[in-house]
Amino acid sequence: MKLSKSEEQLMQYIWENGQAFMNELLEMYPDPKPASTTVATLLKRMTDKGYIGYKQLGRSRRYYPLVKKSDYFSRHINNLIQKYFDNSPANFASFFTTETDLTEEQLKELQQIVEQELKRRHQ
Amino acid sequence: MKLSKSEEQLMQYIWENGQAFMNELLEMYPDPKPASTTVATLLKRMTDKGYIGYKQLGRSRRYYPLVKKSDYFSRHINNLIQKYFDNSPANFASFFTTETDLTEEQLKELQQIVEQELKRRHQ
DNA sequence: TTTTATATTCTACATTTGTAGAAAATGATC
DNA sequence: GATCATTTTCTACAAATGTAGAATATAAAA
Repeated sequence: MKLSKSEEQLMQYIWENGQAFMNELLEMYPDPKPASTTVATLLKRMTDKGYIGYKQLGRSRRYYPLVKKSDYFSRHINNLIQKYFDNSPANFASFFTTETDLTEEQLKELQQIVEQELKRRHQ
Repeated sequence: MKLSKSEEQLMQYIWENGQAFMNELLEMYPDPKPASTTVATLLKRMTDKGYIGYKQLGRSRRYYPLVKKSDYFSRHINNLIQKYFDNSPANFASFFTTETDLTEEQLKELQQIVEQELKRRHQ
């Protein structure tokens, strides 16, 4: 079962930290912060959905991700590519390169990355 | 206001065609097709949200997109980058390059694209 | 050990979404 | 003009979502 929008948002915070207590997570929200029970509800739902686990420590729980961000994202992006680019990563790349606001710096970086990857495959 | 999942799906069909009548859209669904009223509901909601318009022709309407796919997608992808890659397209690119199933062919294509874009910026 | 602070769960409720039947509208056909 | 076919709108409803108060549990502090 998928994470909802706001669960995903919270998940980000957990990924960022690797682990976190509820109150720490609450901290991370920009003002106006949600009610703590709201976060608690989300945490419970996310636990039920199997995206996070926790270790009970004293009176509270330290939550941690059960799903790697890269895995979650990977599913996500492949969906996206499928949906918007007729399942062609190349189409996507093309779009990506021209339509996002990459600086020249970043383009060069990307060039490096591609080269690297090509090299990697040849050894 | 954003399109929901199933509205987005329908939007794809409309983008693909440039324009379409309700019954044509219904056709495009794989079996089991939804009830025609379901599609009709979606079309109405999408119209209300301002994503599509229509031209009345005889007893029915020819719907067409009011939002370009590339624009819609652009917003989408920039969101994604922001959410998952700390607002760094380069991070994203890196991930993209290594984690999607690009063939060597496609990687080279991407290389071309980047090069092209760099060149373009220098003239 | 009583009180307090806070985390967790329960309950609640409005909104959005997916889905579609019932009803209405209206052009097409006989 | 009456009937038919089909589109569109209305109405409906269950499920998911965003949000949070009330109630409960329990560790920490006094």
